[in-house]
Amino acid sequence: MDGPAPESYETLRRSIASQRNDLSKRLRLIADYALLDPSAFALRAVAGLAAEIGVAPSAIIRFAQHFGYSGFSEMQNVFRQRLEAAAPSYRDRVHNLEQHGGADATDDMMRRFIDAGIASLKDLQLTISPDKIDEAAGFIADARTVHVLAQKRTFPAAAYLAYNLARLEMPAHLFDGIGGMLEQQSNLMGPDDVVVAISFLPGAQTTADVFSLALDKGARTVAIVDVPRAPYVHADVVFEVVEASVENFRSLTATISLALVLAIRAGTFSAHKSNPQDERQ
Amino acid sequence: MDGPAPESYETLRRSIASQRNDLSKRLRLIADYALLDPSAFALRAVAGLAAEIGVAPSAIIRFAQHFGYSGFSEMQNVFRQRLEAAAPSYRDRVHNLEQHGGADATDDMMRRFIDAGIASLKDLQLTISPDKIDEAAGFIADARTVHVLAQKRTFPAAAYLAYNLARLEMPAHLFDGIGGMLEQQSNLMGPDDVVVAISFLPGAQTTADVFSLALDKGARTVAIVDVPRAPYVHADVVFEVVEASVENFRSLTATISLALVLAIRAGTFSAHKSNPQDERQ
DNA sequence: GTCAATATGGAATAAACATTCCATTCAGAA
DNA sequence: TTCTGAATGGAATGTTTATTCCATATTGAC
Repeated sequence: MDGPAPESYETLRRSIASQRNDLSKRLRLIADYALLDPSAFALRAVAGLAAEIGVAPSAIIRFAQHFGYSGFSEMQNVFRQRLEAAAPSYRDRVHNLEQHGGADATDDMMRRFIDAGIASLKDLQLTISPDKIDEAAGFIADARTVHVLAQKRTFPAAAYLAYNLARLEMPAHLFDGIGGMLEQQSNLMGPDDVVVAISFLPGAQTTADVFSLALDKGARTVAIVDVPRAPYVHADVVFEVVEASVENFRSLTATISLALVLAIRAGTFSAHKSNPQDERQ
Repeated sequence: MDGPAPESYETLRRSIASQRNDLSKRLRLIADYALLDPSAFALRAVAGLAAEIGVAPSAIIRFAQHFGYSGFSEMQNVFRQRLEAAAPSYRDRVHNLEQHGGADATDDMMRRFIDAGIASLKDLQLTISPDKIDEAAGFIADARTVHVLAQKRTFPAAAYLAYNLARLEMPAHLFDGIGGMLEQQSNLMGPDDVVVAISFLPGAQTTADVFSLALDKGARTVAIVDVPRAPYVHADVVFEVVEASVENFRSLTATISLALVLAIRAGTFSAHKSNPQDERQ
């Protein structure tokens, strides 16, 4: 029973289920197993599956061909789709935006950047845990001073965080390193302070140096990174943010939004602290 | 740096993250990709991964061996574990997300900011005309110097624009007004320059003052505002951007995205100008 | 029970793939 | 600069894995 081979997992699954009763004995064994444990079909090899199910390897190829595929490998790709969907891969979520890179009309580019920004925001919602935000916001609310630390492409996000903290009357200090004052500025950090660092690859060395210093001095530390790496992995709270990129320009929307939420949550906690009779609403 | 090879995905990930900085150049490329897109490591073959990352196939084997595995295949099994673990719960996870919407305060707030950001981006796409972007980008590409001007809440967007212009090798100058140097900085503006101002209500007076000066000096002017008003309405190009706000905190996502598109378009025009025989690809 | 059509297992083959090895390049020390 | 050891790319090799093919077994019709 041929016809075009199903291209999506759901279609394939329906097809297997509906034909099951018409299959030969061996093929039916295989069908049942495919419905029962699709992950095995996605990840294991023909020989292994055959042994598990108790059929000959060739039976598995016949099974795939029965549903219109050229062989097992082709069918396996459909099973793998399902796994990729379950653990969404960066390539799927974000990289695709870079695919048709040739078009360079302005409106097309704008559309792609906007899509990239939206993808980043949605990903932020899926991957960032509110508990972590609360933890970091708690540190910030209790801090004597909040030092915000970033260079180059992430600097705008740091400026935004510092601005909003200041607006909420929290003692924020933006490390700008202007005039080679970085070392003096570093000396301001103490154990009652919180240091928030934002660093995306390829990170600036000075950001890493100052952050390491903060760790040594026993300050509370919060890191926002794209890829976890030393010294940021040693922070008290580490946020991993995936920003979509188009033609090697990375968006900042997710990072900016995270900074804003952090500031506001910290502001809330801080207000509760100074007015203890306030209740959460 | 050997030792026993990690047997769980989480252990492996931590191990890669912490050793990342000590790896050689190629191995570090691979490490970043593994952290960014673990699904690819679970499903793809050595040759395909190598091509994607831009390294030799043997480098991937070396990467696996560096972390204590006998070869790539053994490491790949660890990445596959993660997919198997993620697959069954996928349906539940999506369901849960849709179910208890207003779970706790932080979660709810994050959702609202993300929705606000997405709304701003969609609005940007609807309201900003590509022709205006091209016009502004043309000015920027032709300028001797680009002065970027903003204060307070819009300053991060200005920093972002200046950073990206500089990255594209365009002469960008960020007005920071540090040390009361604003007046001296203002004198840098001339008729061959472009001034880009970003101002949202309630605008800073200094931004308006410097912008007026730019108009007087005959510089090309570009304004990004939320509400059109003097002196910005007299700019050569005026963009009106609507940022959604939540509880009086305005998002910056649309402005940031607009800044990025402006920079890249200007970069494109500038590149075409300096290499006239270049064709668009 | 015999025959024909179909299903099946397993060996043989082909393809894809991982791994090793070595010549060359690169980066750092003297 | 020259030297030395590490890093790298790419071709050669070996292994795993998919697929084909055919001899044999099974099923169902008569």
